[in-house]
Amino acid sequence: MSPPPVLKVAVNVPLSRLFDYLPPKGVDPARLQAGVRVTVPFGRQQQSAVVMEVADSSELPHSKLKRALALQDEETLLGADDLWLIRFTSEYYHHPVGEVVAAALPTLLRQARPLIPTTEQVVLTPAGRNASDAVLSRRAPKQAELLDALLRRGKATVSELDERLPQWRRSRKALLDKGWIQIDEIADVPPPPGREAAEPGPELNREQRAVLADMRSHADFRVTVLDGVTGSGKTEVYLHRMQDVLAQDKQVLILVPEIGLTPQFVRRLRRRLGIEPLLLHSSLTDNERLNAWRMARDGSAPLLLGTRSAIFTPLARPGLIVVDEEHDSSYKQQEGLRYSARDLAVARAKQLNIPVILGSATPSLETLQRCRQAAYRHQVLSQRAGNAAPPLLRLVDLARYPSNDGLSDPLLRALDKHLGENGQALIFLNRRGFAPTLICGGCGKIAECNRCDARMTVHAARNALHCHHCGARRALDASCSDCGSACRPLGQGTERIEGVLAARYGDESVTRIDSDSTRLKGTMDKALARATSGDARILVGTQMLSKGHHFPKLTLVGVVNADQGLFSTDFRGGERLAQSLTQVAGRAGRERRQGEVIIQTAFASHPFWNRLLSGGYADVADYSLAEREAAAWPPYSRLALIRASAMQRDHTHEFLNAARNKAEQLGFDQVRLLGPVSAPMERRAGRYRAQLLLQSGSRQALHGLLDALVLALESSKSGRRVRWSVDVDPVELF
DNA sequence: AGCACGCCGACT
DNA sequence: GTCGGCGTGCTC
Repeated sequence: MSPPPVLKVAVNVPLSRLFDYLPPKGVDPARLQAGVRVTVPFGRQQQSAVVMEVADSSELPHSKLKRALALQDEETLLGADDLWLIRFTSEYYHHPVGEVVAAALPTLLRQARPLIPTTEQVVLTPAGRNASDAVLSRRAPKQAELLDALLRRGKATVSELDERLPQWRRSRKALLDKGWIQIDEIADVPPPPGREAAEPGPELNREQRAVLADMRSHADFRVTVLDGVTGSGKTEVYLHRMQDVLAQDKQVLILVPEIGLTPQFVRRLRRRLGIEPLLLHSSLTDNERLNAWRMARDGSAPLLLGTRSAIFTPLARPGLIVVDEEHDSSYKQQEGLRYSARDLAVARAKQLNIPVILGSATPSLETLQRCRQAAYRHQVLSQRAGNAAPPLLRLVDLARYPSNDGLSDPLLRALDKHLGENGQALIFLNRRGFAPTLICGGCGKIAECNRCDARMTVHAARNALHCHHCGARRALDASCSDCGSACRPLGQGTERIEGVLAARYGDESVTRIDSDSTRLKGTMDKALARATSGDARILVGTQMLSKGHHFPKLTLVGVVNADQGLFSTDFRGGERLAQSLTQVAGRAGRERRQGEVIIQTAFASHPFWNRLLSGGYADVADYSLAEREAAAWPPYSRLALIRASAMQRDHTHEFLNAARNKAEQLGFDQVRLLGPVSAPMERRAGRYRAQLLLQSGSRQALHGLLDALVLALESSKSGRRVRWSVDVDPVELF
């Protein structure tokens, strides 16, 4: 007899290795496959775990192996390609495989629940059907009511009853005891999305047709970068490509930065493809999420639209992956498993041998560099639909035109003009709140957060100070706690700008859209409706406004202060600033009228402006790439960051120094070690933060070092006192 | 992570 | 006396 197989299992613990188990008792070995879930004894507890591999033998002595307790699934939850993606993610990001599995599964599947959600159904028995409710109606009217409710269809689910007869549970036991009803477990599964007639779209222009033809010529893996200015019709090209793939009965997975911001896109997909896109995002309920995941996995949903985490969704018949706004930083998860959904999309498409489209008006430098290396196919869409003219960009030098309450005369004059001509304006400012600083008029003391190395932001409507880094709040004090003089807000936030504009143009004209003003459910939709219809003549908002929306009447964009990004310590500062300005500028003038963009800056002679104004994003990107190459920053080198935080400052440095020593011992001389250094904002939410940067021209060397280093750190003593994590390809350097 | 074990300080 | 603080070890 052959020895029993060994199950190599991923458990949801922060340990990078797999654990070996013997098969559960009495289970047919044919049912033991990679991708099923098992319940295993783990330490003193029980855990639900996923079988990653079924092996002939273990490296551990047989006596050390425990037996799995139960097999949870009849069929594999995760196929070979899904397991490949999990393994790849775990290895590339040096993150415990069990935690990657957890990220890839919906909560309910993580909790050992069945793949098909069930609900209870109350069914009338033959005895119940014949029961005379004349007797009941006098003695037990509530029971009679329930019987009546059931009589029509003979059955009802608990949620239906909850809705119709909220008190029905009180009569449940009595009727069960009489044998008049019974309770069945039934599958609780919504119908898969149906198909309806698709509406035709506008005719493609020559440029779009050429790009589409090129994509169609290549059905296998290829990365196409759709680099097109706002309004150039990128989406139309996606839609045609999606139609092709759907017509071949394959599935399309679309990733977007934030789903809340894309109702227009969802409607367009539905209309143009004739299929309801299945949404995958964080605000679904557990059951909704499980159902969406299941329908993707079994192929009953052809069209999936999701945020970052949707990249892990299994697909029965994958045909195409689209990453919209690929430059957007929300594709990078910023805690825990710090993966980039865009990069994983490319890896997954390669593994599946299907095409992937990366779309953006402002592609990331990483992506542009891959185009230069001819690893990605670069397709530029340069014409705006209907030959609309690109917006006119203009700088206002704040050294020449001082601003009053944040708005310079030239910007105010432009506002007067555009509003006078019945246009709509967007005032963009990446700062929530009333003012970023509260300063004492006497001694100059600035209100700071107690738990962070940061200033508190003034929120006038709440008469409070907020810390935007840890969420701390306290009452706004009118006078200084040190000297008793009056305090005053310094600088501008969206709330203050809104007030200034309302005073000048009337309350009715101004609508603010930022995460404060749209916190309540439904307020965002309302504000967007006012913005889209043009009822809101002036929009004031943050980054939130620059993503994905189309405001047909918008003719003027004013950027209140663009200077924060100009002298950023982060090497990505310039790229980010150019992206966010180009994106917000793209909102202006998409129909017949030419848009105007006014950017206020105190550093008008900074060379960045000349590049952006004369050459646009492409020129800034070229220049930035040359800079990166000279400095050997990404994409011309690879980075990884070891971050640590602790309640005591010394602990982080001790840990990172130990990590550095260990790394030096390992002797990878192609990897540079920088630090440890304290994070730019060292204290945040009461914790001290520091980091060690690893840089290398060689991916192999960097990953070789990380493999060994992470293994050593997992069992190091100093690692117990700190929270630490590895960030491969970090986008935020602090 | 989550749990147990073990060794020292301030309490009913 | 013992309750509980967290340092350490371990999970197939």
